Amino acid sequence: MTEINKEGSSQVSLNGGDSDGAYNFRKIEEKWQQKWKDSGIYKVANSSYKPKCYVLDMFPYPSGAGLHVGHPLGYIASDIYARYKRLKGFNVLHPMGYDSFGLPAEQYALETGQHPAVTTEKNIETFRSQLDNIGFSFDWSREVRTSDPKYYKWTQWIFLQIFNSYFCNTEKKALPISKLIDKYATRGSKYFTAEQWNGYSEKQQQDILMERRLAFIAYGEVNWCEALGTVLANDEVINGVSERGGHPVVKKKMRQWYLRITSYAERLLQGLETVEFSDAMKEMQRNWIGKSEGAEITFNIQRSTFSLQVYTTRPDTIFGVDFMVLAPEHDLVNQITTPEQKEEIAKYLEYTKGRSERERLAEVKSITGAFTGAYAINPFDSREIPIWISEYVLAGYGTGAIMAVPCGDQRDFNFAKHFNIPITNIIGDDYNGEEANPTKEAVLINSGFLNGMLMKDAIPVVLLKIEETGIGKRKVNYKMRDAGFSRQRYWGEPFPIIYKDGVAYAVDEKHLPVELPHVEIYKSGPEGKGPLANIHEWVDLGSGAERETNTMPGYAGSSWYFLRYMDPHNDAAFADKKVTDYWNQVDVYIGGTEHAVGHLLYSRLWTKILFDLDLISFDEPFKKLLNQGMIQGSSRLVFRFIPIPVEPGGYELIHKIKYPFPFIFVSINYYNKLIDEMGVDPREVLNIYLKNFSSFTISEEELEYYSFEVYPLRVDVNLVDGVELNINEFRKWRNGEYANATFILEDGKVLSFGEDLGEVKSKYICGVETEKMSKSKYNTINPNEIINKYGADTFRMYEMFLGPVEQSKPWDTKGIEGIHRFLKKLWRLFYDDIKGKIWNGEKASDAELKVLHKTIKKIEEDTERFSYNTAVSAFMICVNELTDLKCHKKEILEPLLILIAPYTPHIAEELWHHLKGSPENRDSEEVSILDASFPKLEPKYLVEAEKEYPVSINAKMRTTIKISLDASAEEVEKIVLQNEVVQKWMDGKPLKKLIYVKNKMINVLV
RNA sequence: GCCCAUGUGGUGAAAUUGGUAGACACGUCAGACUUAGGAUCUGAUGCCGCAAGGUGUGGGGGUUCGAGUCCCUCCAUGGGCACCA
Repeated sequence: MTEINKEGSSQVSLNGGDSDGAYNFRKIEEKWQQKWKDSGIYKVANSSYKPKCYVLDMFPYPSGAGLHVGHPLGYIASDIYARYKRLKGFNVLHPMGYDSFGLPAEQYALETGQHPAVTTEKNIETFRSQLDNIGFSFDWSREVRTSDPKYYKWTQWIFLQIFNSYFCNTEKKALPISKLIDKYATRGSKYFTAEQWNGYSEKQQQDILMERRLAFIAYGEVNWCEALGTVLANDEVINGVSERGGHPVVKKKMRQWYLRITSYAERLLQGLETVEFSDAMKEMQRNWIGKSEGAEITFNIQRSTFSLQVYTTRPDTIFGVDFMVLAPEHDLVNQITTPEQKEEIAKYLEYTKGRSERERLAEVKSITGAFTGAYAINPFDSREIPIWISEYVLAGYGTGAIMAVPCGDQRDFNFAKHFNIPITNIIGDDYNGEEANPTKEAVLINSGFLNGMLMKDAIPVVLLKIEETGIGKRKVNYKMRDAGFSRQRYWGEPFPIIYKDGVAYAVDEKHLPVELPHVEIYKSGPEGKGPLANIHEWVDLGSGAERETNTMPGYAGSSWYFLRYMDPHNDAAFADKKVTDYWNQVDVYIGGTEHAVGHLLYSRLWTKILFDLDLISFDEPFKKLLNQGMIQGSSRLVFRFIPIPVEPGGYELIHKIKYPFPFIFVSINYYNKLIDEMGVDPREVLNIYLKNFSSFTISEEELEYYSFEVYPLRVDVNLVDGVELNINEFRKWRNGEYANATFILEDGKVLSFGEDLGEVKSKYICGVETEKMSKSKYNTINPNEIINKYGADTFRMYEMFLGPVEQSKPWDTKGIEGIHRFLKKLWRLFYDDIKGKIWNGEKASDAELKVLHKTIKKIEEDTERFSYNTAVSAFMICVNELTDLKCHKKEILEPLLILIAPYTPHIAEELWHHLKGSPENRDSEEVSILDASFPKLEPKYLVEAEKEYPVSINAKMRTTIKISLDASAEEVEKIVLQNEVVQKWMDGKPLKKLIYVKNKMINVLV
């Protein structure tokens, strides 16, 4: 690693330390970051004669672990784009903030007693200082924090708009609930007349309205853990027990808030057509919404007035229905079960209840079910169909009942086989009796009026018949459920809701925000309520009025933050409509795929609702979405010999093994070589090395008790150079836990306690594993470390050079030297180590202009399509070529600096001012490079007169020939056929055909 | 099981429209300058081969004058969803 002096410039790159000629990145970066801050150059106005561009990052949750090198990948990408657009003459909004409500802070408070507000503030400070180091162009005057009362006042306000709206099924949009009330009062509804409505009590009316509100109350199941006294998120529950502590978790019904996102299913689906998201992202959202088209069919039940509705996507298989299956929770179960089957059904219900209480033990899924004794009648051929119940049918999807077609559906088939239900074959030879065949291509048999039809052709025929005869109707179904919108937690937005006589009422707008009260204790309230329920004086408002004690979930604040950035200090509205009209949609949104269905769907929903209520003028928030890949950590492993008892079950042998067993680490390749190539027993290997210990010897006899394993141990990546362990640092690690360790090196040499690597040429080589970057895996890299060594510009450019932004990749610092070298090389176009200033005002040659304009073209194209890794390579090519041309001309260098400024703003700004000011006065207040204009491409410099064509003979590349681009096809043919190499490979055979694609290639066929 | 994405040198990768595969870097090797080099510069570097040449983008097949790119099929890796009717 390069030694760096205190000023942060590379020690050797300069002549006499801090002379004029040095690329002193630390000094430059500090200077410009301060100047940019002082001048407020990143402040952006809400109006301009320039076109607008809104470039947004997904704001971070300020975790205690701070920023690691994975975070900035997306931020750098967006920063480059924002700076580029600014140079291109746009008024660019590029804000940043914090998603500062959330579970980890509350968890931390539970453990340490520190208030989330305090730890959050502290974490934000750390994040901010780390972000500042990288030199982003954020307009910090627009910072938002979701946990700030000034912010969540408007989260609550928007919630109330949602609460006070309903989805009009005719207009397919949200309307104020007052319109619905008017309608009920004047015209009534399907279910009641206006007179009836007006006669209802307040509570009756409110209950009816709750059925239509877009934010509504219902009773939903949560994961309740009695031992922890709290509600757990799904991912905190593993195999029916809590992740922490392993306590049992049961389902518990609780009053919950929901957002009626299902009403928007179709619009959320349609909206995907209008935005630029990746196909993968759109597909994920489509899967989540889960639209399917089919039919809802009514089956009458024999000897009963009840009927059964099923939903199917395959009405063509109606003649193959051999049984029906209801979800155990289905309403009809009790009503249709025959007396003889009552006991069996009751037993099965008992069983499923027990199952649902424990989070189902997923993997082994046995076939279970019970017969109700009742029969349904097939509406087409009047066959009697037994009705079963089984847990594989879910109450929440479709109608909670299915028609089972065993020859076409594997689950139905398994069920039929298991319970010996006869199977009807409706697809002839396409069914083999061994397994179901879900084809749509088979010809139907045993299917009444559908006989002889191809299944896929039969679908519209049977649908028509179903509708004609009134036994059912076409139906579009969505998998998506309404979104749970309340949490039994403390660190979130309180609901602006007050209950009177059990009816939920909105808090008056003028009392917003409902501030989160301070608490000292973060434990859950009684009966699984949130911690807020403990604060009686806050909850109880007297005369039967009580506050809602739930808080909003993490995604509440993040569902609309992009709007607040536009007008962050507005006290009168969440954002002024004139301002949201100006900034409009986010032009580019950059963030990780992990938010594919959560955050992105919810913010799309909120945007659509606000649009419907005429509060904003666009109904999709993000015009273009760019998913950055994950930066994985690269963990380093050392391998420790550990003793294990020789015989299985010989537990007492463990006591005969000497403890503490010394730390012996073996270099991985050497170990593998011993085992693989030489077939050595690891015990023998250890036996050899143990003899080197003076402090720890084992007799031959004792050794009998030992067997050995090599056990991997993660070591802090910062103690490893590439894969070579820094043994001295490692010995100091963790307060010297491994100070006495012995190392068996790559060549088999032993390095014992206290010995220095010194003259020994060998190394200790670590194993490598790529996994998630995480503190507990000792593989996090703090950007500050890289920036201290190489500077922010190098760091920024290196992250972009790693590969395509969208691609996940492991972090690796090898290669960063190349970027640093490049920046020094760029600097040397302006300053020579010995001669000092070498840039000049001479007139540029055509060759130099060609290099410049080639680069302009490439950078412009690549930046527009976010292909930053290739853009970086274009810069390298440009600097290499200018170096070869010995070009130090301002006419070339000045535009080049503008091109590179979005990528490496500090060095660009510094050199820009050198060019602009006189050498004696280089800090003069010239206009910043941030406000320069992007150089204009002059295609005339790129015009080529001739092209070196690749020439193939029989499709095999043999040579290249330079030919003028003006040459006619005949001339080309003549030139090619006269070429010696071509003649050699033609070998006297006659020309069959010559393929000539202008400006591409030539292929000679013989 | 279903859906999506990705497979290219020792490594990160490039090839934007079907047209010279491996740009640009890292690493490695050789050399220059130097008291020194972990600075800088020059050259080499897919694989096999002394060379001529052959071969090569996960495997197999196809379309085409021409395939990393298009089609079929199989395999591997990563991600998402999962008794979804």
